[in-house]
Order: sequence, then C-alpha cells, then structure tokens
Amino acid sequence: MALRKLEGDPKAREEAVLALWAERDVFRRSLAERRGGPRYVFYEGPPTANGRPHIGHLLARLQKDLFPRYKTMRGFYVPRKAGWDCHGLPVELEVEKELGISTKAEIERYGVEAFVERCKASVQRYIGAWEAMIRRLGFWIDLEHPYVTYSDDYIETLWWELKEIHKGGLLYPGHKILPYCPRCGTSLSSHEVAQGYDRVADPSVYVRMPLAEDPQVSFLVWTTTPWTLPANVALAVHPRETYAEVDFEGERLILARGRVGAVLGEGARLLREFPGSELVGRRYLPLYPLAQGERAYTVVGAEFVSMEEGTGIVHIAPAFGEEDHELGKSQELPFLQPVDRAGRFTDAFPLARGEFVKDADPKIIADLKARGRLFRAETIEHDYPFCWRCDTPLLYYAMESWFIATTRAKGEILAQAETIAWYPEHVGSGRFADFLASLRDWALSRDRYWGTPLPVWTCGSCGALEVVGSREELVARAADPDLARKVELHRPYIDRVELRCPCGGKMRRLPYVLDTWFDSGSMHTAQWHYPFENEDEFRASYPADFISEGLDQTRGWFYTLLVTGVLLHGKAPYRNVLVTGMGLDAQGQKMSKSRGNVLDPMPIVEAHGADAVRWYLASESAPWNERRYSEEGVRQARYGFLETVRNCHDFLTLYAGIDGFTPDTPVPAPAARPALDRWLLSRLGEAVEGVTAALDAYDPLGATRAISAFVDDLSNWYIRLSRPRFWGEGLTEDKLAAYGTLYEALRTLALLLAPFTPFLAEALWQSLRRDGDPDSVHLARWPDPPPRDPALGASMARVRAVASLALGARNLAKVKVRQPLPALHVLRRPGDEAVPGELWDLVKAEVNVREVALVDDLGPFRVPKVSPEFRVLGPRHGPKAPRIAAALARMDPAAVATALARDGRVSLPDEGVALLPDEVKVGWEPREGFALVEDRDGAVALDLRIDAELQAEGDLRELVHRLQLLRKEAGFAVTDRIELGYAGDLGELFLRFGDRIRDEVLAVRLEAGPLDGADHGAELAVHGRTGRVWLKRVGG
RNA sequence: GGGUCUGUAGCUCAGGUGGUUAGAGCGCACGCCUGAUAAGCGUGAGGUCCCUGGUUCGACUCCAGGCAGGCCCA
Repeated sequence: MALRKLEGDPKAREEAVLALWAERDVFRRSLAERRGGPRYVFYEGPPTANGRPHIGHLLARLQKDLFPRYKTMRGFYVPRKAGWDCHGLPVELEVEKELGISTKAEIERYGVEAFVERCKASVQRYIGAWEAMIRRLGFWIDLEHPYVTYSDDYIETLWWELKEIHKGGLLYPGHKILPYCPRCGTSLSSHEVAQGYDRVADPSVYVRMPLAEDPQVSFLVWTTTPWTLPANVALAVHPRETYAEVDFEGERLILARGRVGAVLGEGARLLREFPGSELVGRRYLPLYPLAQGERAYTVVGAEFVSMEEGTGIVHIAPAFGEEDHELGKSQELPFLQPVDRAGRFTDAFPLARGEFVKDADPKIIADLKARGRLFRAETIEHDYPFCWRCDTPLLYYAMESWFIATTRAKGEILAQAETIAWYPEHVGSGRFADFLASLRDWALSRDRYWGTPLPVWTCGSCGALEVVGSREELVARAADPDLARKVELHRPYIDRVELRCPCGGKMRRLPYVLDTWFDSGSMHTAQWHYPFENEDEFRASYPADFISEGLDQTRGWFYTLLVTGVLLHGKAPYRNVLVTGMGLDAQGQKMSKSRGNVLDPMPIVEAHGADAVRWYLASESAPWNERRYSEEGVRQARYGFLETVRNCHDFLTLYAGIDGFTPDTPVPAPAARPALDRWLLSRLGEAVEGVTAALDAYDPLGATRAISAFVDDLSNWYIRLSRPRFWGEGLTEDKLAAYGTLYEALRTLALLLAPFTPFLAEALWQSLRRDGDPDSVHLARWPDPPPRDPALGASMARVRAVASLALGARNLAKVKVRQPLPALHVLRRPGDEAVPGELWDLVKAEVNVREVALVDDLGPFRVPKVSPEFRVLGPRHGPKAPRIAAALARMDPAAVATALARDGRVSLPDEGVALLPDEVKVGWEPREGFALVEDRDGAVALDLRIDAELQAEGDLRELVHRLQLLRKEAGFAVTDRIELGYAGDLGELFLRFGDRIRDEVLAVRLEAGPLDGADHGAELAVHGRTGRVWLKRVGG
C-alpha cells in the first residue's frame, strides 16, 4: 500500500469513488457482511414520483443515509429498501398537463386505459431523476429492489389490510361534508386539505333576513361565502346567549347583544334583549325561496354558534358545511343542492346558472343590494383552503365516501404514539399530539382513476357488499376466473371483473380508488408483500428503529404510518423519528414547485461535490431547523473543511513519499512519543467519543462540531508545529513518532467522516489503509477511542494561550516572528509546574524566542504610570485641579503608586494636598525593551532586546525565507537539490552561515558570483544588505 | 383565530442550572506567517442577545404579554 495524494477536483474524485464502490460491490457487501448481526430497521418514506428532487429533499435524505451508515459501522445489519409512491392525483395532474386536459370528462374521452398507462410512464420518468440524484450523492439504499406502490403485489397487501380493517368493523361508507375539489372532481383528506391553505381576500357580507311575522324587523346575518346563500334553509342562534333588538339608523335589527358594538358601532340603540331560545322557531323571509317544506326558513338553536365573529346568527346551508349538515339532519331541515359536481350553479338557481360558485359572488351581492337585502358588503383577509395541487378553491360538499373509523381506535393510537421518541421532542408532544387529539375518521376513497382500487364490490340485485382481500379471493368469486387471475389491479382493468353474488346477481366494484397516503402509510407491511410472502422479513423489520422525513410529514406519512401500523399490528411502527426542517430560499420562503423558487442541487454538486453539500447540510444547523439554502454555504463547507482535511492528508503523503514511510512502517509506541503526539491522540480520543455520543443521540450537528474541532487542532496546531519534524533527513525516532501519530489521526478521521462525507472518507481510506484492512471504509468498524489524557490537554491549552499572548506582544511591538528574540517571561499560574518542558519548547519555536521563563512578578518588565482622574479631581478641587495635575506629573510614578497602595493616599507637598486612590489613575506601561500583554488567559512580557547575534540570526532567516520563495518561483520540487550563486553585500551572510543555508535550501554548492545556466535569479535586499542570487537545479 | 418552532455580529448559526468582559465560521480593515493548504496566525471594527412588562441583589437566559417570520391546524 502506498500513500498517495488525493484527487483535488471533487467531481473527479467522487466519480472515481462511485466507480470503486460499483466495482467492489461495496453497498451490497456492507449488508451481506453484517447479516446475522443485530438489526437496525430503517423505513424509507417513499418520494412521490411526480416531480424532480430539489435541495429541500436532501436534508432528510442525508439523515436517512448518515444513520444507517453509522449503524452499519457499529456492527448492525441495516437493510434499506427503496420505495416509490406512485399513485394519486399529483401524477394524474402531470399527465393532464401533458395532454392539455383538465377535467374528468376529458379523461374519460381520452380513455381511462390510455390515461393510466401514461401515469405509469410519467412515474417511471421521475423515478429515473430521483435515482440519479440518490446515486450521485452517495445515498445508499437498495434501488434494485424497491417497493413500488403501483405493483400488483403491493396493492394486494393493501387489499388484505382493508379486509382486516373491515373485519374489525372499521371500514364503512358514509355521507359526509367533505372538502372537495370541483376541478379534480374528488374529495380530499384532512391532511391534503392542510397542504393548501392560503390567505385570500373574500367577501364579508351582512344580509337582512326579515321576520315573516314582522318584515320591519330583520335578522342580521354574516357570511364570507355569498354563493352559499341560495342554499340557505335556516338560521341558527345560540339558545343560551343573549340577543338584542336594536334601532340602527331607523332600522330594527336582531343580532347577538355581544356583537352589537363590533358590528354596528356606537350608533345602535338597544330596544330590548332576550335569550336566543326565544328566537327558536321563528320564521323569516328567505333570500331565494328555493326550498320547500314545513321546516324551511325557520330559526333553530345550535351550540356551535360563535360569539367571536359575525352577528351570532348563522346562516345554515346543509349542502355546504359539516355543522350545517349535521344540524340539517337533526332538525329535519330540507336539503338544497343548487350546485353540481363541477362547482357550478344548476338550473335551480337561474340567476347564476352555469357559473362557478366563487365567480358568482359579485352577481349575488349585486342582486341582494338591488333588492334591499344587503346590509353591508366588505372584504376580509382570511385563510381559505385550496386544492394542494391545482389551486382551485375547495368547496365543502356533501359526498359519499368510504371511511376508516380511526376515532374508534383512538385510545390505542394515542397509547402507541406515546412509545415514539421524537427528535426534536416538541414535534411529538406538540403538533403531532395535537393532531391526534382532534383525530377524525379517515376519508379514504377518491373519485379518480390512478390509484389503488378500493376492493369493494356490491350486488346490483340484492345490494350485498363484499370486500376482497387477495387475488385468490378475487379469482374464487369472479364470474370470469381467468380474467381475475390475469387482471392488473388497476382501473379500468379491475372494473371489468364481476363477482358472483350468493343471491344469483352480479356484483360490480365501486369505482373508487384509495387516498395515496394509505399506500405509503402501509409500506411497513406492503413493502414485503406480507402476508402473502416474506413473513420472516416482515417480522424481523417491524417496527422500524429509525425514520426521518420533513416536518410537513407530521400529519402526512408519520400519521398514516402510525394509524395503519396500530390498526393492523397493534404496535407503533417506528421507535425514533428525526424530523427535518423545511427548505427555504434565500428570502426565507418555503421552497416549493408551485412557487417556482426551488434550487436544483445538481449543479452545486457538480461544482463542489456531493461531500461538500452533505457536510454543509449536516454541519450548518440542527436537522430540525429550517434552512435557507445557499451555494455560498456549500463553498464554505468545501474550502473551509473538506480542503483542510485533504491537505492534512496530502501533507502526510508528501513527506511519506520522500522518506518511504508506509502504513506498515513500524513506529514507536504512543507512550514513547513526544507530548505533542500524545496530546493529538488524546484529542482524537475526545473526538471519537464526542462523535459517537452525538450520533447515538441523533445529533448530527454535535457530531460535525466534534469533527471540525479536531480537524482544526490537527491542521492548525499539530501539523503547524510538527512541520520541522518532517524536514530532516532520514527516519529518526521522532520523525517516526510524528508519522505514526499523523497517520493514526487521519485513518481514524476517515472512519469518523464515513457517514457524513462518504466519498472523501473513501478516498482517504484507499490511500491510508493497510494490507488486511477492509477494501472500503464503509466495510470497516467504527473506531474505538484512543485513551484520553486530560492533564495533557489542559497543559496544551495553557501553552496555546501563552503562545497566543506572545504573538500578540510581537504584534504590539511590530517585530516579525522571523526575528528571534531573547526571552518570553510568563506570569506563573497554578498548575504551570505540571506543564511538561516539551510543551514550553513548542512555545519557544512558535514564538521564536531563545528562552521561555516562568516568573512570579511582572515588576521587572513594567513601570507604573499615573495620571489625574479629572472627573473626580475637578469637582473636589475646583480651579486648583490643573495645578494638582501638573504637580502629579512631576512626581516619580513609582513612588506615587507605592504610596497609594501602601498608605491609601499620596501627598503633594507643593500644593498642600493629599490625593486619594480614586483621584489618580494607576496604569502600567512596559519598561523600555519589553512588550507586555495581559488578559484573562494570562500575562506575558516579551523581551525585545535584539543583540548583534540575534540580529544576524534574523537576517539569516529572512534570507532563507527569500531563497525558499525563489525556489518556489522557479518551480523546483521540494526535494530538488540546487546550486546557489551570490553577489553583493549579502555575501557576508553566505560566508557566515554557509552550512545552515545549504541545509535549509538544499544547496549542494554555494558560489560567490553568477552561475552559468542558472534557472532563476533575483535582486534581494535584507536589512539594508543588497545583492543578487542565482539558483540552478542540479541534475534535473 | 389556535398550536408549535425561530428571532443573538453585515451573513450563516452556536451558547448559557440566572452571575466578571456573550461566542464560532464567513465577510471587512490592518499586520504577520507560509519548504501542506483556495490555507493559517494576531489585532481591530461590528451586538438594544426582537420589543414591553414582571420575578430577582443581578435577566440575553425564567415568567407574562406583544411583534416578525416559518411550519401545522381551523
């Protein structure tokens, strides 16, 4: 094995790693080699295959890769089956767009069979885009054997599930007011509705409903949906609230007393008040007398009437509101439906016949105004639900639907929800718990084409009903068993299968398909085609240890997964959920296809590499925080972190190549190595422990911080200080210790990075691994932490602080580090005795001083400095203050300071006063020839007295530095030997330090005068000495 | 309207059982260093820790109310 530099271009490096993984079949082996070990169960939440992936998808995707990789390295067997959510309205919508159509009638005309085939093709296309992204980013999941929700096997499991649910008595048909999209022609589930709320301006309309018995008096009624007024059949009041009849600008109105001020303001005069119950049973004159019957247009009592908004008198249209519908049933009100399935008024309402209801609002308002029934019309901003895919305003509409009675299993669902650990915790205890608390029955059926068919057949003769739970059952009951054996379990094919009813009649399938959330929410079972196959797999993988998806899945997949899991298996289907935050654009807006502000990750990946994107996502913030994505962040991850890691590695390879060091070269035992090495190994132990603990706690941010801190110490302290150790000739013990330490650090770092930046980790590993090591880092075991040495860590921290202070002092004095100085005096602190001399030597080298001395007193290096405190002096001494100040300035500052400290006062004999401590500022200034720096980390005095020898040494270092730059300029390799020619005043330095110059710049010969055939030359000036040098490569 | 999260430097974000002088990275200025680095080091500028009130000897931290943004719900 040979250490070799890493490919610097991320794209090329990562593509090579992808090829290596493919060639060595690493992902499959990472599973195979762990089979039989403890299982860590992961469930893939299937992406909806109806759109291209964007950067917002990557955050959850990263968690779904990172933790399985980590657990694999910890010895777990972590199978990961990919999955695709293929059914549903979104897919149909894509196809409609392709075809340029938009209604169900058009689909029927086009042909359901052809339409459904196009849905399949569309899904395939998007799956391809997702697979490409997943592969390129190094997200390991089994794409060869995914679960696909539209496959017959998957559907068969769903049928089995529904039959089980039906057996439990929890599947039922009902009529309910449901949110309904008139464009899509189907009702929506509550979690779909939740996706589509938007703030809009709607009419806010008050109308008069005159009492039948006294048309001079009107009920005042408020609504934001004027189009529902034609369907009005009753008014509702709260029987136990107080109502009032008022005079308002000469008109008599009835409304809730508590709403008078808010609705009418100051101008209303109270005529009388009475309980709402008194109004119940009164009749009123309808706006549009479309309803028939004894109970039409009467006032009824209802507890739900709110006193928070409106007038406290609610207009009731049973066709358009859930509460209205319930009330209509209990009060035996007539049912009026003047709107068709497309959301247009029927002939029953001629005024706006054929118009979409929302568009008819202005016409209705104008009509009411013309007839004197409009009291007031305004607009109001509120949130209204729109179809989450096509943006059509939803209507609440009385529909037939099939339901799962989740409310009947609520207790069990809540109990099982308690067993789930959420990251962050508040999602589980907050929004998820809230949602479960207001659980409603699951409206499961959809009036559409591309979906799992509802397996319910009914008999045309006797009305009997059959739920089919498998293909075998279907064949057994089918009128044409051959057809049933072969038929694809999709519309329109499945609709051709008729069953034989025991009554002798024919049974036909109800034409519904399922809510796609039932598809994805059932993956825990259906991905295995259980119970028809794979019983062992199913049992071994229920429940999941880990799932991770975006926050928006709280009421989506997290919910449906739980419900189906509890109903079918009596147990929560997952133990740990890591919730990721939503992706926002640079303006802080949610990224979504409909807003058109999505950021395509692939160009960024191509430019900076998948690792940079992955590290950026993992290290920027906690996973559950929402993110503002920017390419700049990815750039920083690349240059600020990944490049540093690469350079640390390449530093090792550079010198390892020169010295012939290999991973198998024997090195001294850790205990026998210098303190700097032992310190780094201790830091490495700290890093391994930190990363491990963080990942065990589902805290990837904490893990990346521990890694970053270690890399910083490695690069900017360990390697920085160790460089000279690599420069000498031959493999000394010290050099071997440095190689061994650096090697160990990088090798362990590769392991720690493997879950986060799998490509770079692999590239490192391929360079660093020993014979006998696994041939991929992803087949290796997670590292055990090297032992820690806290005392050494504390010593190093102290020494680094001192070096920092000393460099600060140099800065202050404006003396370059290249110029050696005689001494650094360090004010002693408790514990300094325990700091090894080796570490103080590091300070010597870093600060470039001949000596580091601990002192107990900075007195010798500084002198007191006193000055008057005019703020205090002025008020106390008035006009004498300037004379006092002048007198103070004439005195010996040291004497003043001493007196103040000793006596608490200092006498000024000339002025006849004594100054108190608060009247004199006492500071310090460095004694001539010293620089002082003091802060909470300590205090140092830097001796700046440069003698001739130090000066010469400084000049030498300056000269060597210049020569090194020239070598670099000339393009020589680090190991090239050269000849050097020189002329001018500089000659003195060459004569005096010839040997050292030769060593430092690898010169085999020094020549006074020009060199023939020199490769490079330059004028130089070092401290007033000028001259010229020539460089020539030897034997090149 | 309700729930929940977020609000800390120009930007992206840490942090703190309530306690001297609130941090990092990036960016900026000046200086340094550089025989690994598109790097590094030092210094500096840059902060009402969203606002108001309360509790407290002491609040950026705890409590209450509000404001702004995100998500979820109605």
